[in-house]
Amino acid sequence: MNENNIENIKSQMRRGVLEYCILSVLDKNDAYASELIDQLKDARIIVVEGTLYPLLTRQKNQGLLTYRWEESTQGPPRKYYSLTSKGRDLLLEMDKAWKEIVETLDILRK
Amino acid sequence: MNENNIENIKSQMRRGVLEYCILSVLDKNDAYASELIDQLKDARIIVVEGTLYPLLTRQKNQGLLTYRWEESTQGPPRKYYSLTSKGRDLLLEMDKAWKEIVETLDILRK
DNA sequence: ATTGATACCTTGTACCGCAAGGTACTAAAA
DNA sequence: TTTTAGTACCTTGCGGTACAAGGTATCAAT
Repeated sequence: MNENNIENIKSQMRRGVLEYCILSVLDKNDAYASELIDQLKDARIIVVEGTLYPLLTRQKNQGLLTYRWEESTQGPPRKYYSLTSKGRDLLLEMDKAWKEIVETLDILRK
Repeated sequence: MNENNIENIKSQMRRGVLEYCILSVLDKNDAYASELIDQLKDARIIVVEGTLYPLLTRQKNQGLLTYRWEESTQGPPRKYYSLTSKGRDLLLEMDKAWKEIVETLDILRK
């Protein structure tokens, strides 16, 4: 129960930075959805498909991302997402916003 | 529009740590709702009444907070909230969770 | 032809933040 | 003594979003 509570807290915190995380990963390398999920999981950010797909679509519609189809040797084709310049710009803004929040919490918890 | 976008991002990030912020402020001093809003605003965390009241009630129902009524010389009585020991315990857990996320983003953005 | 693996996507539910509106108490002005 | 202003409490309705669950499609191997 307390365990559950803290898990809730964690996922709520993660939620707030999910978009930031996705753009960050894509800034390093283009990726398709399942790959993104794996890379985020490695970074201890849990995302499921039902969350990610609509989110990627939203970001694409905002002009932050584009995608291209690529054949795969082992299964259906993959939709590789990559950052647009608008996406890169927003990522820089996010860096600032994030820095500000980290500072704020440093002060609040001092 | 881009402005709007970054404001959205910021508030989404803040949202993820709202409960953490509230417990942090109450850890320093008991406070009533309007006072909490002011203190958070000073820390650049914007919260409105319609957000805060239900949130405080939720946290109280989870046993993280208690409150007491206190008369005021200039208006209606005030509901002062304070942390319970359960709330203090959770706050320590939140510290860990927060630290973890900050580290994660350091790595992701490196 | 069927199974398993991989990859895409949608639907329904539940939660939560926020704008807006509402109630109640106190003190001071009209 | 009614009204106004200030303070503080709380609720309602809307919209957005994460997530569980379920669905479709492709390829390779049995």
